[in-house]
Amino acid sequence: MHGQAAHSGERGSFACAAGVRGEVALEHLFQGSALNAVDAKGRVSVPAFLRSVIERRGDARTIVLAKHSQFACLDAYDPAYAALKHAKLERLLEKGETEPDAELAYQQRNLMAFAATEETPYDSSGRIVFPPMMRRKGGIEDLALFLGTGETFQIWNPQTLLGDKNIPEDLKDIARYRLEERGVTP
Amino acid sequence: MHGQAAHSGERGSFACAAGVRGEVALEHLFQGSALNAVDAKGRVSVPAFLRSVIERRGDARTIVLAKHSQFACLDAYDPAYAALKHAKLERLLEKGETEPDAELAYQQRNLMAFAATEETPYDSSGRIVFPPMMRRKGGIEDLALFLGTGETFQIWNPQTLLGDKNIPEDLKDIARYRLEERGVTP
DNA sequence: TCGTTTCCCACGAAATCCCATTGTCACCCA
DNA sequence: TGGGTGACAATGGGATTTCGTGGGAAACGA
Repeated sequence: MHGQAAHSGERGSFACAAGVRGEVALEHLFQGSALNAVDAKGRVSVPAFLRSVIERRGDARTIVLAKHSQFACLDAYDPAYAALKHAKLERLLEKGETEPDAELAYQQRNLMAFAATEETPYDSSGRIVFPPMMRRKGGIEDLALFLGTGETFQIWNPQTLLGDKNIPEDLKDIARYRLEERGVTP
Repeated sequence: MHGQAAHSGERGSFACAAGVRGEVALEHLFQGSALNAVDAKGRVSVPAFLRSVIERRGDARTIVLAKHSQFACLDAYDPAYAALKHAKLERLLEKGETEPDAELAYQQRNLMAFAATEETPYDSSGRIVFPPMMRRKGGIEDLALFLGTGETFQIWNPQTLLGDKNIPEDLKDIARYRLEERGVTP
């Protein structure tokens, strides 16, 4: 258990390669993987190394959950990132404005980005209670696989990930390792 | 013993071949080699001459580990370099977004760059504890061979390197020298 | 009152910190 | 020139804290 929570450490404040055309830069990125249990009450520990990033980005002890736009998993991030995401959408709109469906696409994305999300706080021990709707959308059962992806992190049902054709084999190896580490081989 | 901490020295601060079209440049490069022991707890000293590069690139005392894409070894770098990598991906996405598979390719790369890596801090004496997953992926046992490769550095099981057909003989000589230096000849 | 949800405490394993030791090298000063 | 000596790198072992997790008590809404 405990994945590799430890390695996260508390420091790691590194300068970010920023300055991409006025974009807000993220100084701290989500990285690493862990497999945690979902208990009978629907509680899960958010891995400590992810929490440390959240708390460095802002002072919230909260995560935002959304269905991932492409994968059968959940996308998660901190509240501060939500604002950033909004700015990104704006920029996308400006870029593709010439295209006919641009406005519609923008509205749709905006809905997805904000209406279709749930914000959940984690307690002093770092656990959230999984909102039932999100839990279902992510197909999460009794194990939650956390994957850092830089700006955000993903939460998977490990079995779903293993069955996804679009996931690189090297990444599946990691999922298998985490399962094995926990004694779930079948 | 203590390898050759010395040869590496503390210098090596040279200007980097920078200025690749607005890209963030790395001012300090990893170079040199060392062979260190992995103890029973899985701890290894990161050679001081590599740490000094890490700390000049940013203020982190942390290394990022990943499986090397081609060799049977680990690839390692500092968090600042990871951020740089991320910025590159972002830029690629915005540029080639018109293509249909661009988004998927982006997601896959991001997963590999962040989920398939582990960040581990080194303590005041310069040691990391090898994350078990990475240790296995790199086939690292009780000796770790560090090789600087400029932007990043590699960590090998010396025996694996000696058995790799794609490694130049001159480099194997270095590995042999480090082993001999340490009294491991068989 | 009953069923949830939220909070709090407890435990075991594992990771992190701290101190101690030793060999090398660099430097200094006779 | 050469021996001493101080600093630093690499390594070993023990002590302490943190993390993930389970269970129960208290608060809340219906």
